[in-house]
Amino acid sequence: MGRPTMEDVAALAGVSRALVSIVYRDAPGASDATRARVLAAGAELGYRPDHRARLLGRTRTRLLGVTFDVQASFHGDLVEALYTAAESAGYDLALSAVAPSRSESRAVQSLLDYRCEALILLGPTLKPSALAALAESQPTVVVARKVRAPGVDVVRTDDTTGSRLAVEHLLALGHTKIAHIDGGKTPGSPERRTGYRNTMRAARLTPLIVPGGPTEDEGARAAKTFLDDAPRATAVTVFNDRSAVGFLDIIRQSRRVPDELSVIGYDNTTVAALSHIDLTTIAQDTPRLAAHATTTALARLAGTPTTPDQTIPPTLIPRTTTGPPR
Amino acid sequence: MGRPTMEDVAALAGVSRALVSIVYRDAPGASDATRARVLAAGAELGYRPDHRARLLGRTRTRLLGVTFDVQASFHGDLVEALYTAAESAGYDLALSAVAPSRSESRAVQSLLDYRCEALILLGPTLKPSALAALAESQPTVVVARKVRAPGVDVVRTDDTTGSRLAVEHLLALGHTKIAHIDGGKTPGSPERRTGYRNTMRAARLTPLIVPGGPTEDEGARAAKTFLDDAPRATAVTVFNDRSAVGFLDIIRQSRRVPDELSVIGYDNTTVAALSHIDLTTIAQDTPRLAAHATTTALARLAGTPTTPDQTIPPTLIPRTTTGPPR
DNA sequence: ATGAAAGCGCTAACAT
DNA sequence: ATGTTAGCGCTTTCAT
Repeated sequence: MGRPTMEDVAALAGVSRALVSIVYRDAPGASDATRARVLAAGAELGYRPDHRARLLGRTRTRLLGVTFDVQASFHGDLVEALYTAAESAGYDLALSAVAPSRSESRAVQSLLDYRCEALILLGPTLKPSALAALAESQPTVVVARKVRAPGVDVVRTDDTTGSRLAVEHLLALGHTKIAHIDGGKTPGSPERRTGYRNTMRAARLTPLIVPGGPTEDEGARAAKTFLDDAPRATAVTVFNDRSAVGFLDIIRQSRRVPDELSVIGYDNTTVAALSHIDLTTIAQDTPRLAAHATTTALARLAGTPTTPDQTIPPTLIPRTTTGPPR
Repeated sequence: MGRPTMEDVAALAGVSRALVSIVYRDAPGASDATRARVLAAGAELGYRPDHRARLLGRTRTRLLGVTFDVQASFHGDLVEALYTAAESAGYDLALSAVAPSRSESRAVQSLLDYRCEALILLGPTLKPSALAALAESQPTVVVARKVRAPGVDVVRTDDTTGSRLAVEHLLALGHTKIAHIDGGKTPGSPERRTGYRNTMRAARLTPLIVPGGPTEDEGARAAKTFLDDAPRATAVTVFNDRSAVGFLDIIRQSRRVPDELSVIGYDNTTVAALSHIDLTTIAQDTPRLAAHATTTALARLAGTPTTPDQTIPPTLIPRTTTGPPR
């Protein structure tokens, strides 16, 4: 009845429970013969250690708590990468979803109840003060959002470099009239705007910034402004993929892409990869973001000093919306 | 040091641990005065019960294990709805993500290690035999996939009805020449095709099925076939939203939507709601799917008989890609 | 290398 | 209504 316990395995293998524990944690202190015998007994019974008991018995839970937005596909990528990063550090992940009907603080609270050793928050919207409060009780690392809060570490993509890569790609193709569709006051927007502007100036070209925003609608609206303000531009860098998709939808009515106009997005979302969109874009390095987040959390736990604001370079994903100017 | 335990709260409130336990589970057996005093003491210390210990102490974990695809936004909706459904039944959720680098069986295994009472698998790809094996040790309910496996309950959307709703919507608008872009051998495709065909026949109209598939590309390709095979059709029901988006991308080059052609998708994905797409579509009822999944799992736990294949009616989401024929 | 025994922080059955 | 006591299934000293 019920699942076999450590006791059952010990009995079958003819050893004490302690030994079974040693074997299953592969800790030192058991002969190879015993190890084999215990494992065989365990396998025969279909034994699997009870994770709850394991957590309770240990001083350290070796659990990393992660909150994520269940709708953001970028968070999906990060979660996947975090599993890998955590595992190689001997940690397990506790997932807690954030959704319209499930607030971030609830999600965090439930992680705390599991006694996670550290918190990794993906794109949190909590106020800096709330984040700082969390950081007082355990290491707290914020991923993909630029915030300054005492004791909180942040790991994010270097958006200034991302914009630079976009512009340099267009320069290399031979473009000189390059406009930027702005992201308004969306997080990341100032950095991306700066990267664009600096790179243009370094190339002794005149920056031209068209107001915009993060949604498809705002991209579509920006397309109309663009046609008025920068009719002679041969290329644009757009704040993000969503906006770029809206922009493309309108712009294609009067321009062939990429023959007459090159367009480059940002984020490398799923929609950018769709074959009928096939948008050149800038990708965030999720494996590195995840690895750094994990490393930072563990460093804090170990009492090692950390870099409170780490920035990871993104990469360019060339697709078919960019090409040489005609 | 460390977080306060039940012992600390008991000491501060001047009662025994058992009373504190009673109060925090709000179980009967404590006077209102005591209850208030304990709660006050707990609040002062910032006490929160240790979830691990709670799990271990209880005979029943009151934990529902959920596997989901971290990339599927539909799964995101379901997870959110499951939180709600589980909570109102006094259960908590344990989430385990499935991703390219994290197999479904791994995800399930980790859930089992937490001693979840039941498993809720979202769109699993495990073989029926594997599912049946799981169902032997605990209630196992499959959501959003039609499978037959002994002991496994499935909860899914009634796709035949979904297609019927789509066709009826078009009939109500006055269309009579309605084609269907097929989904090939994708799960759900036969049901949707049947729903279309039956509804057409019931209206004494001739069904016309154009081969297709679940991706944007296949939708785009189907658009070309459609123009050849059904040039006089005034409306189409497309297998799913992704395919519909590809279809629209091509069809708009020669037809105005909805003036010359009405298009209706299926799934109500995020992309369908995008304002520049604004696709009329069929939505799955995630709250009900979640509620039924939970209810079914709990019924199995209670030993109550269950309906092994439950089907939930979808609803029509009218947007701007459908309108009366000219 | 192996075993005995004391927790981990709760829940739950029982006694008062 | 309140307190006592024995687990839950592990981990972790500490002996042997």
